Amino acid sequence: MTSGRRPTLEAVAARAGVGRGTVSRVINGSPKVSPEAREAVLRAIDELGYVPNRAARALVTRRTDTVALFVSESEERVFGEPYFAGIIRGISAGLADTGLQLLLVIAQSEEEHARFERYLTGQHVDGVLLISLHGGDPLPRHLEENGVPTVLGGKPVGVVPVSCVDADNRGGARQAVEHLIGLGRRRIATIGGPQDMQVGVDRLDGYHDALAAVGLTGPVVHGDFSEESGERGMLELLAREPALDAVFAASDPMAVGAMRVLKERGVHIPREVAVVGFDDSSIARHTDPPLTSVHQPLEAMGREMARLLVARIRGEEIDRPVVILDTHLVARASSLGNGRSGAH
Amino acid sequence: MTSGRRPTLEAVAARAGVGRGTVSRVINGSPKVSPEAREAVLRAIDELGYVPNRAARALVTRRTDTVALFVSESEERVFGEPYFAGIIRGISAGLADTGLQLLLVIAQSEEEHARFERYLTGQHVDGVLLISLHGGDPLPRHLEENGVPTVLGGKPVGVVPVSCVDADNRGGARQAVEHLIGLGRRRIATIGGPQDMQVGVDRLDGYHDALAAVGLTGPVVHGDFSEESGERGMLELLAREPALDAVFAASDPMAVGAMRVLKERGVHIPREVAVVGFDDSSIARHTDPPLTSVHQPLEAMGREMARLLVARIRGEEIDRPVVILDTHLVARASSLGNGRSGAH
DNA sequence: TGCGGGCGAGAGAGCGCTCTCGGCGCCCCG
DNA sequence: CGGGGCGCCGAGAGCGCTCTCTCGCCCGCA
Repeated sequence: MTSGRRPTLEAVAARAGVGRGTVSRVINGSPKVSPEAREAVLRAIDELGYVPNRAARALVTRRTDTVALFVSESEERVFGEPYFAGIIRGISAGLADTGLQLLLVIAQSEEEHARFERYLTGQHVDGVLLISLHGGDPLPRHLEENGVPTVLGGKPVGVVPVSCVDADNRGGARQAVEHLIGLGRRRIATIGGPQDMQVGVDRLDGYHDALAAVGLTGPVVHGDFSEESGERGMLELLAREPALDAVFAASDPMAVGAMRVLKERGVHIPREVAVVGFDDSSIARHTDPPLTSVHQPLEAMGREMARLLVARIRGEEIDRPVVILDTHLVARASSLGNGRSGAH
Repeated sequence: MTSGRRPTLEAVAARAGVGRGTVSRVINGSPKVSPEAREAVLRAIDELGYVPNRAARALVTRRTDTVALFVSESEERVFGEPYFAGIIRGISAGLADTGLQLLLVIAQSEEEHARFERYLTGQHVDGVLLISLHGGDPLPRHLEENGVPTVLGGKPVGVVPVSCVDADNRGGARQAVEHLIGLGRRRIATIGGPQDMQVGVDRLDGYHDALAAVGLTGPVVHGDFSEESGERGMLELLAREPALDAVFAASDPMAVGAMRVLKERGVHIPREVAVVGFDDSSIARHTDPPLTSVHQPLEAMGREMARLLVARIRGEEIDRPVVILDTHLVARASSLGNGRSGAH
């Protein structure tokens, strides 16, 4: 099988009885090739099992046909739950017929982060996708300054990004709280996410939006999206406002933590306190009772990120640099009556 | 920032007042460089912010310093749950200081599968990691025949692989069933996985091992690892053997499906029927009751895959081509008494 | 003082591709 | 029948690196 070395463009040219240039044109789909020549070249390629050498091509074109998905992993939560898998799958689908390869870069430490920053700015990839950025990370700015197109997954705090895809966190939170209001709840608390992350801010804003619309307010505590912080938050809320009748948690794990505390206290869910989470992670369907949660279109987000990046790499005009995709509420028994869980 | 073009080796050589060869030697850690020259080169590299061009290097060395993680995605389940994330994270960690980059290849269709096979055999990567292979997929054989080192995650059916990392599925299943036996259960059924996958076969073997050791047998049905198939399997088991007192499901989702059926029938878990799953996925902690399950060391498996592949790429002798990592049971309330859930 | 050995450095070739350019034929129009 | 274009093609250069080979220098030994 491995006949010494792989066939080169030269070998294909020789076999097809044409010059290298012609073979190159055929491969790159140039129209300036006669049908006969094209035919001969294609046959030769097929017979030899020729596959172009990417390195050689990259060397001269200064394009690598590779984009990196950069995940900063100091934050454990990223990898948990469907978030990561869903996004990746969308990205992969969005890249599928573009000829671009996906390089997965996971920076597990601070130095690795720095090392990869160097790597990414050093002509090794045509573009970068960033997810789960820490607040104020200068990486996207550095990349853009070095001419590397970058698309963010999730809005960064403060700065307006060149291009970014996010779920409608604010709208989703609003929906969640409106849902609770619609069920007759009036003392609605929230366990918010970290306020140094835009996603935490947005979900809290949505909560306030919905309450303000009907002239309500409610107690607010903050967690870090983890189950433990949900427990702590719930304890604090119960201490502060024993009469609350609903809790909106800015993440599913926090909602799970909150539910645990409520159950331990003998508080019935949803009769006494309704609970809503955010993310519609796989655990939401399996808690007791099943957790009402806000669903994000992860795969679509990934696909959209890929689409934006490809457009930018190709130098096309970007219509909207920031894309916000709709979220929707999945109502389950943790907020609905004791009965069947509905969906959508 | 982007001053026209990135500095080349030539530029570094000029600035350091040496020849290209010397710079190359410094970069590649050759000992045949005088301290002064090395010093000068390093300073020049630093001042210019030089980053070697991988494509140029790959062209001449015929190594790409890239390995691919190939995931065949016809099988939905791969991406779900922690399996994928855990493995990836281990692989990434195992690759971290090898200088190798990780290319993520997700084949979502049959043609993509074929296309990537061509790509991977075509000198674009130094090695390939394969997870979740379909029974009898010829890909690993083709890769090895083309001189591409390949490491499998999970044993393939039939053939003996060159190198492969797997969890001790058989031992884990045995532990699970022994656990049930130890709790006094005697009519232990199983919902097995698909028998065209080695993992399904192994878990079923482990089940039989444990029962045979105490002279028991039990009813067996088969599912496809999905929740629905777990429901179907449970219904069939109940019809066949109404008096059973324990079920070992070969996957967590199947266990969840089984528990749902039992609850609907008003069967108490674990008093009347104990349930054990496999994978210790995140849902296991959140079901009602929490699910006893067999834990696999996903991150260690990923790291081991990376280690094996790197060794093979470097041409080192492989001690054990097939690595089986231990699993352990995490006992929770679905098998233990009604009380607290233990661990480990 | 002369010479050989060894170590460090530089020049040159070439990896496989793309891209530019000049040329060769052919067609069309004058 | 001749000339100008146009369509297609091949030759050549060169992308940035590694690697080999040769050369020069310094040191030690006779």
